[in-house]
Amino acid sequence: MCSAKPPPLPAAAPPGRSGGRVGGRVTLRELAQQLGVSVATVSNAYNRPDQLSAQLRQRILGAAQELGYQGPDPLARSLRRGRTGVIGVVYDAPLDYAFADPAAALFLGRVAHTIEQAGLNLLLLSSPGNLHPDAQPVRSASVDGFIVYCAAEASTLLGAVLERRLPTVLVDQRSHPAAVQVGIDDAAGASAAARHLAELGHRHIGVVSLELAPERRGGPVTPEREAQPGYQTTAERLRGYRSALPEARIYLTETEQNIPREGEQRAADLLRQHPQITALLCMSDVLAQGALSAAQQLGLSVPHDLSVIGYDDLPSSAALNLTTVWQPTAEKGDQVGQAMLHLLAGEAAPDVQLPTRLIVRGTTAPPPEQTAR
Amino acid sequence: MCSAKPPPLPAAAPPGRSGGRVGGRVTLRELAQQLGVSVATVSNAYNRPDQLSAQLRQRILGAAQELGYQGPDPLARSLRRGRTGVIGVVYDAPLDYAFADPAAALFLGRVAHTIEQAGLNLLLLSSPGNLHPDAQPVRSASVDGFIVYCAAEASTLLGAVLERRLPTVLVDQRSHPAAVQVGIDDAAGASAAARHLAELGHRHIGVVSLELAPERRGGPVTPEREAQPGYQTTAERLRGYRSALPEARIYLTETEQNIPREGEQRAADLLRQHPQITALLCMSDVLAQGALSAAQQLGLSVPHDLSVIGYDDLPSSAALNLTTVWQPTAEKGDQVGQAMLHLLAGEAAPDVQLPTRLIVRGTTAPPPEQTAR
DNA sequence: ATCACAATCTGAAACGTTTCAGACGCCTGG
DNA sequence: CCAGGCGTCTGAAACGTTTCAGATTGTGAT
Repeated sequence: MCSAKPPPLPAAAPPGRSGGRVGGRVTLRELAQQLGVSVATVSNAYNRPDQLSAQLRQRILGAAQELGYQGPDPLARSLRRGRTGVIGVVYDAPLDYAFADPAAALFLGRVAHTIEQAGLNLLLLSSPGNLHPDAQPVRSASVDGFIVYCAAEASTLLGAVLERRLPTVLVDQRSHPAAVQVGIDDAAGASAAARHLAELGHRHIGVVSLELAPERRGGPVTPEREAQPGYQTTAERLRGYRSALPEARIYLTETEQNIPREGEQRAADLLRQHPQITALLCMSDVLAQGALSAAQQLGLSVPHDLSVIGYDDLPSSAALNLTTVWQPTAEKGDQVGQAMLHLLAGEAAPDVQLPTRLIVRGTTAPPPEQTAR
Repeated sequence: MCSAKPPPLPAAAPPGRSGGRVGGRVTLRELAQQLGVSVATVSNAYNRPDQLSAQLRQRILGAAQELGYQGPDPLARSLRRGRTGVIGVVYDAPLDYAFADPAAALFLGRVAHTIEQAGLNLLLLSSPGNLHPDAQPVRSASVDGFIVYCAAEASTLLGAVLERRLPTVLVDQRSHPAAVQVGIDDAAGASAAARHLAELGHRHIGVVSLELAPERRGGPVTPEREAQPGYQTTAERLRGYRSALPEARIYLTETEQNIPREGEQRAADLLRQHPQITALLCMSDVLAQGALSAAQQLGLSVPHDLSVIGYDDLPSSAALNLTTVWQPTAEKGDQVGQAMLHLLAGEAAPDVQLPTRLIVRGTTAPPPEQTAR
């Protein structure tokens, strides 16, 4: 079934079956003993080459090679030094979801890229709440700091993170005295989008919302649910929409996941139930993409019969000619990384609020007639 | 610029400014001393509740709360216990690239999901080779095992990983005696795709390849480059293509990154330079997507003037009606996770080779005329 | 009353480093 | 000839746990 085993790679130093013990790891102390030098000196050979003669250093490194010593144990080193070189990224949803969202992927990629420069790495701490209701992973993670990407306000996760009292950066969240906040002007972007529709003459507007609160519930939204504190991003965008549409009638539906299929389904339901809707405000481009499918499926031509606006301005949205709200996703990642580096250096870092901008493309137009259809 | 700071969240236990020292962390030993019990007992209160009376345990936990003791330090615990609960994922390219590839994202999401069940987390160890030529991150990562996702055969990274002698799973790579290999039948899938084209009557076929080797180089491929060992996946797919097309003329071009824009550009170049080409074999759906754009841009109708086949069968490809080679990306992630769990449990895990399957959709058809156009 | 046994708690040895405060020679400048 | 300084190297104290092998009780069975 498998391809035959090829000859071993040029690979890694020979299995050191010469001197080294079979199973046990060689320790720094043993190496020192073998050589008849102090452990401090061996440690210095690795960490402070200027503290010993080049000659002795070579001898030590040589013997290490010989005995199969891999270099100082990272864990022990971290314990002693008091830092791990790892930043925890906490994410509220299952990781497969995180990776599936292009905006999240882009953002995380940039964060990783930034902190990588400083020799740090990212530890993914997703916590599908049901699996670890006590936020165990957050409590027991060996990290130097946390980046909280997408946790609801009341989340156990958020509480557990703050309890650790480590350098913490909150992304797209309410700002908090014990952490740095980096976000975008969600409400302003949403307002701009909604205003654009209002100016075009739309009066019956559907809103395809992201999750309002952690308990999954799709479909029409009750006022109680809208009022309850949940995801900051969703709440702000919704606020932005509403504030710019004092005159319009708003039809609000909630999706359970930020994926095209959800957007399609919810948008279709909404449009079927309220045929008077002439425009859709979607809280993400991913949802908007689904909404476009829904329109097609219902035989509505965009933008003639139906206007659609997204949020995020994903790279792929330009090709779709989607009118949307741009946000500096990549820069947000950079800023988060920078903020973390500052915190780790002991410096203060200010909260950051990045701008958003409406990008008008081809999916918006005046409603079909002056009166609702 | 920022929204005003809202009142603090319901949040985390009060800053414990009562008893606890200001800056310093409270240690287990201190807590024990305060209570007049031994450190062993405090440790047991956290790790083995059955080893002490419920009453004393409550007293300890209460005092911990009081003094602001966060629970056993994860680092010290890991050192003592000999395991960290972290699996390193090593990726050959910058992370923003990793996240940007939908197939990679899906795969990683599933890996994460699987190992999460066992209380493990993923540490992202991307290593743009130029930044850490010595694979420092791999050498100094505190992990219990490695998953190598996308490293070239001769990669320093791969060598460094194997040197650590930790449980290791190689993905889409040549199998190696010191590690478990999980992959797909790349060549078979590629053959099937190529055979499909041959049977349709295509004789001049363009191949839009993924990277052949780590040194980025786009465009036409020299035989030397094709011969040099590089990425297993690319090599296998290419082998599959060639083996099924003994009669056809193959025009090979290489992309520098697995993104649509690259696919578009390279495909357009190829088609302009060799107008006799009637079909394109793309090594990923992402590239195929770009190729479709290129065709449109050149005024070629698909599949009438040009056939296009992808690889991966991304979720989005069905909507594009793209003929492609399906691979069990999600299952691959599961298998990798499982293999790792087995290795960590001390059990052996066999190499795994998953099947691929050609999915014929609407982007393939016979070439325009019997003779090349 | 005695013995074995469970329940509860403790002392001390790891785990594998880093780093601080010297110690020891040797050289240089005065 | 001495003070001071530099270049090398070392001893020992952390770092904050877990865990093994008991010690000390109380309890029920014999």
